[in-house]
Amino acid sequence: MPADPARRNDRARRAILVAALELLAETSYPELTVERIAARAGVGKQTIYRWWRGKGAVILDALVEAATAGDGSVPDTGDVAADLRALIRATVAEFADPRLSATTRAITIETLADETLAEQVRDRLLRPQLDAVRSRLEAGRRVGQVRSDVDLDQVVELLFGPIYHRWLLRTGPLTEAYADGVVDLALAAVTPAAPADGRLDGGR
Amino acid sequence: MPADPARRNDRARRAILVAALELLAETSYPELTVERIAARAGVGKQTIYRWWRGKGAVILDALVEAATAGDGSVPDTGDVAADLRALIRATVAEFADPRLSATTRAITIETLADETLAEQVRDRLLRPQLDAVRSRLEAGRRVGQVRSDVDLDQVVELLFGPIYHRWLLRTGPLTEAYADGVVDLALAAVTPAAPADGRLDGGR
DNA sequence: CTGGCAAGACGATCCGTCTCGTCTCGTTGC
DNA sequence: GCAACGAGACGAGACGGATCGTCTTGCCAG
Repeated sequence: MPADPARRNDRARRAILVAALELLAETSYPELTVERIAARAGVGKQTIYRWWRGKGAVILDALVEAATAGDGSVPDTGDVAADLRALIRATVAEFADPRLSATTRAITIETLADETLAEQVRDRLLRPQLDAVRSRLEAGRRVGQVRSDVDLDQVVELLFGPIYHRWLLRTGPLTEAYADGVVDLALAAVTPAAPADGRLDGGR
Repeated sequence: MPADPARRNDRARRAILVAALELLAETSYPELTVERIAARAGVGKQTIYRWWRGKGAVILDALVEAATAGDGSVPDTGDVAADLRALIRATVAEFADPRLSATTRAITIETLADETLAEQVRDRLLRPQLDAVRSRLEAGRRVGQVRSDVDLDQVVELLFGPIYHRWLLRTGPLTEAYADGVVDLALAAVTPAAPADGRLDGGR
């Protein structure tokens, strides 16, 4: 007896997603319950459980909906260094913003507790964003601004990893200067050996 | 009326920590409740609440106890590249191990939901480990194996960030080859320019 | 007239506090 | 020395409150 999506009330669906995001911004995460979402949305609890597995799935849908709104691709001015600097600055600013940070924190908690949800977060939310950065790096590689002997997925993680690390573990401030530092280090790792002959390190 | 630590029953304390770690390895995290810990440890719930703020604090203490057992310092063979390779391989192996990964996942969840606990995790669990790596990098800097114009804390994050990122978001496998890739990239970022004459890393 | 809807009752579970009666000790008076 | 005392931690579990996820009811739309 799976519910029939054709008969779904879109009004209720949107009200639920909006209510979830609102409550996420107003209250701490443990206080965000399915019952409160239902009450805020003016909806029966069953309407939530009929279409979602729990609050984690609701939040994921809300975030996906919000993320899909924008373009998603990384600007390309022809200068990888400048583009990455702008991108990472924006990313760090997002993590530093209490509002956005709260939603990220919430979905991360769910991710850690529910493997199935984690896969969906990865595929529907993260992959598109990370792939966009990867694409920008590929373009940079084609014009010789990025070494050709590195795994670009690892470079993407080299950029975002430290930021997640600092955000997650609160080991330091998330400032613009920090963002620039991350980019500088990453660029030092992937910029081709400019002088004379190539051949940097010993490789894998 | 804060409890008197002098009268504390160490037998109960250890039983609680052991029970917490055992349950953590056996069941999913939401199923790890204070009641179950108490039951498993053969202890009253109040004995837990008397000394800890909740299950998160219990897990933290258990992890700190386990971590404090070892030395904690990073070996120094004189070769930064080799030492980091061994260290990061071991770290990746830890994150790849389901048993250890489960405890890390649990404490991370608590960290995200409780700011106070997050600070304690950072100061009591993470800082010592990260500082040990930093110290090793400082030693490497003194012998010219690490650039002198980089923030070593950022270099530490450059090493661990990608690993956390991949573990947290499940974006790829945590293999030995991956560990080596992370080290290679980080080394490329922090190895001195080494102009003209030799002096590179080149592995052991 | 089928099926989603809002509303909310329901049993189960866990929370964190509280209340028992027991036990471990350090203190005290002899 | 050495019992009696008493403060406080202990095991056990009752308790009210909150949330979970399911189930029931009646309404409404297609």
